[in-house]
Amino acid sequence: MELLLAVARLGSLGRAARELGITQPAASSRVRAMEQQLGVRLVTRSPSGSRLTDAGSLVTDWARRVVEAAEEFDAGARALRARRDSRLRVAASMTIAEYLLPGWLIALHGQLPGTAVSLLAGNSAAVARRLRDGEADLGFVEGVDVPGGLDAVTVAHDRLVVVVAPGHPWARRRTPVPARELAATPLILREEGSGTRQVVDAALAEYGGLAAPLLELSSTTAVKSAVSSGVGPTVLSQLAVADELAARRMVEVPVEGVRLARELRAVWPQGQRPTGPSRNLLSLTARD
Amino acid sequence: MELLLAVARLGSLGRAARELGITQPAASSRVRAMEQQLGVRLVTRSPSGSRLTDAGSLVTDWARRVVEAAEEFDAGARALRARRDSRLRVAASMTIAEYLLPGWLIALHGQLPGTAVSLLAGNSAAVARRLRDGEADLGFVEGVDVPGGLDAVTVAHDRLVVVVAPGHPWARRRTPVPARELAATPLILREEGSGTRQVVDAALAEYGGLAAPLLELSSTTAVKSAVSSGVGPTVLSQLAVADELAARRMVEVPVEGVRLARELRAVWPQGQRPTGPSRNLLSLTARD
DNA sequence: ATGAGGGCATAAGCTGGGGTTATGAGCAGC
DNA sequence: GCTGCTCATAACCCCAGCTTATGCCCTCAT
Repeated sequence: MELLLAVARLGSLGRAARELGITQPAASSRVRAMEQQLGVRLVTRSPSGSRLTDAGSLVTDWARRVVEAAEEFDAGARALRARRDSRLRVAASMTIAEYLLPGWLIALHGQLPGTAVSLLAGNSAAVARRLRDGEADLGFVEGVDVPGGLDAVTVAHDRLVVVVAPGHPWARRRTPVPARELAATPLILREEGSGTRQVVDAALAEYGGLAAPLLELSSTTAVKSAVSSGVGPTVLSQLAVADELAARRMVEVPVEGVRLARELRAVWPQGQRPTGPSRNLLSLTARD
Repeated sequence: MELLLAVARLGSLGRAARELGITQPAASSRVRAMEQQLGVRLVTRSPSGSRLTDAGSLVTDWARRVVEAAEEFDAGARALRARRDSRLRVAASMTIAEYLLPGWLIALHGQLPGTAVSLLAGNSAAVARRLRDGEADLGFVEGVDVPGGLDAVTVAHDRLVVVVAPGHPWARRRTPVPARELAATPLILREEGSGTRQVVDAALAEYGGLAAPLLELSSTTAVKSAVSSGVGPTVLSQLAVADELAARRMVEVPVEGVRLARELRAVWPQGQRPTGPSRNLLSLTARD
């Protein structure tokens, strides 16, 4: 797939091969193999180079999504690996580590290639402790308030959104669901202790908190698939459902009378303004 | 990665191995190899099964995104391959083929496993011709009007959105950009002939149409990367920038006084209501 | 308490996918 | 017409990753 992207970008099998560190015949045979599997010509070869066919650009676009996901995986993996002797030690809470950090690491690598970054993932308290103990240089936390002893800057606003399957009655609502009704409705939820669930519960406190859950599941994935199959509504981070919303596999339900938001913040020990690589990473993220 | 997901789901290396059609030692060694590369334990083994560690679930979450992208790739690829002798022949325009169809095909496969689906991608005119010639059973087109001789149902509304890099002045605007100002601003655009560009140009016709482009590029990817690096604003399908918006790598700019929307429609020859697999696919998509 | 069964690890051996080098043919442009 | 780029084909080679076979450990039911 990377090869396909490289061919699209460079306009020649040989050049693409060189970029990937393989030889031209290897590239040629890979592309041929893929064409054979698909039964479709992907590139038009000519003595002056190769261009994608229509089918080829469609396949390449699909491939691009895979490659991008793989690059994020890789960036994250590298950071997990580089435990010791890394120049930048980052501690991050789960949502950020999962959805945002890989992208930031890729961007950072663009600015400072060769900088070893290490990642520790944990909850906000753990992140704060690491920073205070000098075990991390920069932290990222999600939540309503900043842990004590740390300076912070907001890098993003994470909205929690109420989502349902497209067939669910709420999907057709034009008027927002009142907070009271949301509080009274049994939802599909993560198990007690999940950060998202706590935020929702707190936000709905004045309406009596969350109703008894319709279903309690142990992973975000499980929640999503239950929602998709129409079991009921849930509340999830906008980051977790962006894809589903874009493709209308799920529908966002507007809610009234409650702020389901939480700040995503970069944090560091009080007074110690980030310098060096921390500063670079921060400048990639701080945007508001 | 699939193995990791299977382990997470099934709670045992052996069971996961069986699901993937490999033997238990193979699974064991794969996981071990990955752990070695990352320098982190991913699963805690016990005589009663295996569970993911914290790092393991983080890695698994990253992996899930890769696997999902790969599954969409695969679904699309299979449809390209199954040219002849397929029970359902779909013709779709590019945006739909690229972003939505793979997901639909996966869902359809869930309902009707073993149904061979073939895909022809082209512009709206080509889709219409295929349907009229009986070369396709169901079509999907994007655009403002329905090609003649076809019945249609809207399956989604594709908003075109104005996006800029987070550092761009427009990213901080609180007030919408007036249509007149948008029309007067040089944008980064695809080359003449792109569907998106035509829609924008038409929508801004009453304000004199688009200004001379700031930059003309040949692929959506190229446009996106130019925007990200702050060159200027562009207009793209919401589907193309959902990820970037969610991660705030780009920012949507509200616009006033112009409807930048187009319908995504399923179409079929007039009077011939879809039946069989077409009907299944349609019911997966028709949602408004 | 004791066997049966499921879980995982280790070891040895084989296979083929995917690479390499070497070479040739076609076309563009100085 | 030569030079330099393109891509294709052929012959060879290697090792990553599988399988089979085995053993140990723990749990649970008899």
